[in-house]
Amino acid sequence: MPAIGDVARLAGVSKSTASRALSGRGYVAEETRLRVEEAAQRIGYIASPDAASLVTGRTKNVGVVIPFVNRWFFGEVLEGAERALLSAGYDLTLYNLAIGGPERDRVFDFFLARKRVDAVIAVGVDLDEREVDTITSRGKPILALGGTAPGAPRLAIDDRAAAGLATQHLIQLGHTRIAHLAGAGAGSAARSVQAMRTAGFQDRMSAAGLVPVGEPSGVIEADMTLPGGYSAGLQLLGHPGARPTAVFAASDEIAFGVMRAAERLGIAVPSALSIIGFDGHEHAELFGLTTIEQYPEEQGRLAVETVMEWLGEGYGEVDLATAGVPLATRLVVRSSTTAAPR
Amino acid sequence: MPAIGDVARLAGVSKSTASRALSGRGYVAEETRLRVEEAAQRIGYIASPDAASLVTGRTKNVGVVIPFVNRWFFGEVLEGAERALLSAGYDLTLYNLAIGGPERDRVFDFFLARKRVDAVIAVGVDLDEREVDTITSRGKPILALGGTAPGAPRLAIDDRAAAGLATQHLIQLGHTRIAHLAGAGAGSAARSVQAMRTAGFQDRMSAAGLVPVGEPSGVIEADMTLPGGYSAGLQLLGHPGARPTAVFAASDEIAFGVMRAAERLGIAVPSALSIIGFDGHEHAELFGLTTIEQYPEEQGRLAVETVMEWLGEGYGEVDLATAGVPLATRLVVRSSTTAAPR
DNA sequence: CGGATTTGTGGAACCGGTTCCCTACCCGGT
DNA sequence: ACCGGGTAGGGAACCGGTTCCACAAATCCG
Repeated sequence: MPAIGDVARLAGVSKSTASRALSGRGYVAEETRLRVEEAAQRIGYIASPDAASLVTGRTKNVGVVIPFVNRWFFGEVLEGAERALLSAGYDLTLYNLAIGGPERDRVFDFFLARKRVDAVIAVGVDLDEREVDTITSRGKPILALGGTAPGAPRLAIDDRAAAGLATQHLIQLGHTRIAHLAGAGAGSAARSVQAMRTAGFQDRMSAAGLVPVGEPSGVIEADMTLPGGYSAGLQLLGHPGARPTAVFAASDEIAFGVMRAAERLGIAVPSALSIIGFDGHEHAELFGLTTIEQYPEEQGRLAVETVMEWLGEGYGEVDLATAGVPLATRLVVRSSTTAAPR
Repeated sequence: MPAIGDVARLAGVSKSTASRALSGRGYVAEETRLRVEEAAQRIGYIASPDAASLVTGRTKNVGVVIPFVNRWFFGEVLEGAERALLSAGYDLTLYNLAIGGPERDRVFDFFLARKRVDAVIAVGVDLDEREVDTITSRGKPILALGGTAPGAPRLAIDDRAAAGLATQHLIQLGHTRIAHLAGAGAGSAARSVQAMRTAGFQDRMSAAGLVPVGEPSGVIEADMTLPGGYSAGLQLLGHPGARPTAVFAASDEIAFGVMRAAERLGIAVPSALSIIGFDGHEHAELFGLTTIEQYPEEQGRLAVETVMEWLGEGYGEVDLATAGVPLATRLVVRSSTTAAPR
């Protein structure tokens, strides 16, 4: 393994000049630079990132904390982030944070606190203050993409407004018997994504003077998956008497499950039941699912871009104001929703 | 940021003793160790992994190269690998390798060649010799999980046999008009997963004296996704005259697409069309899909375990023999396949 | 009881870069 | 002819650990 000293010797310069020539910092004569580069090339020199980050403090590596990789939304975010980091010359270290428990503490205390990342992007996770502090106290900025992180900049869609929009769509179609399938864990963090979507639903319902169909609370929890939506759907639609004419599902995956449940029960969609989802899943078009699109891959890209900006200059001076503008969402109407049956 | 010197001073010992106390290597009196640990605790000391790996050459980090994160199979592998690495105290650096192009070279030459990983796990990718060489020539072992990597140890199911098993299942049910929807790119690498599955299909077909339904070659390519299976399915099933009575799809996602296409065309499954998939997708049960299960999460775990073993002792002495035993698969019969209509 | 281990600790070199500081030259301006 | 600033490049310190070596004290063993 050739080191920079070998390159220097071969090129007939000092280590410092070789370093400057290869990194492009400081004054180096063009001719010298070429000579050094050629020497490096010749002996197959590859700089040790460890040595470099030991002295510079930068690792060219960003940690991404994510609760699932195999939910469509998160997978897209991850792909977007990965692509963006790659082209910025950064590595992406993945921390798959299962819901809670001791594993979670380990990620923060053992992995993230160690210095191998320049910044952390937390996707769809609700962090507590201690967790945020563990990261920031080591001088690493943290960005919350969706989810919440007290005291940290946040990038997110306006879940409450978007959920309101979805609900409004159903109301405008004349539905009055509407149910909401919330993602499980809606109650956990007060300002969590789940809680906000439910709140947006309730906003519009009460504004329209309607009372939700379903469990006492008017909200049914479902696992954020297709099977989760399926079993919640069976339960919701199983009693012919008290059946809603429209459902707002907190995710497209839940919505697909409900569609499947309706099919199983012989309930026609959309004529007997309108369904609207949330996410803009890649299968939504094929299944004709009306949904609120968000653009997770783009969100991942954007998160990286934001972090890169921080890492570029100021550093340490993280601009909390960036958190201002909510990310884009769009209502896309397809064939799973229609006017209420009379 | 306190360094180990600060800990040493506070504990009244030398740097070397502090290092030994904290890492547990070498002789340190129990009483001293406690004193050092307490000092470290008190000032919130966290070791710099950069400094450590600079001297030891180990990074406690494994690179995972994967072509997609948002295909079910790959997502599962990734989750399994991540969990296993986490509990081994290793980081996972993700390289999302889009099919080809300059991006791909960049991953190998720029990212993987640099020393920040102790080993590489390549999932479902076909590497060429140069790529394998870039990694191994730097002393890092590489493991191919599925996919191929000339000269590198490989961990994989027996795709050919498993595809044969799937085909056999259809033949035993009395089907004679059978089509195969292969994953796109089947022709690329001669010994690729796709090619092997197709070969397994053809093995059994010709052994039974049957000729496949479909394009001239008897094999139809589909994108390895639900929409891909859908459009291939529409095409395959669109001509009532030349319709197969059974389909072997190269992945469950394709199979779901075909189911959807059949539904659209009013073809009853399984009475008019039997469908078998491949993977053991988490939705297979809900949709009653007969399939060949493999266990991707387990595969990820296994890959990590193998690599950990290499990293444990010998190092550099990678045992090629490990590659021997194919991973587990299992035929799971559900309601999407039945006896051929007479 | 003396030599051979085993145990415990400190000093210093070292991993491989980056960067600070110092010197030297060249060039333009006065 | 002298001075100042821009350009080039060398020497050495430094980042923060780990490890080799030397040495001392404690322990063992016949």
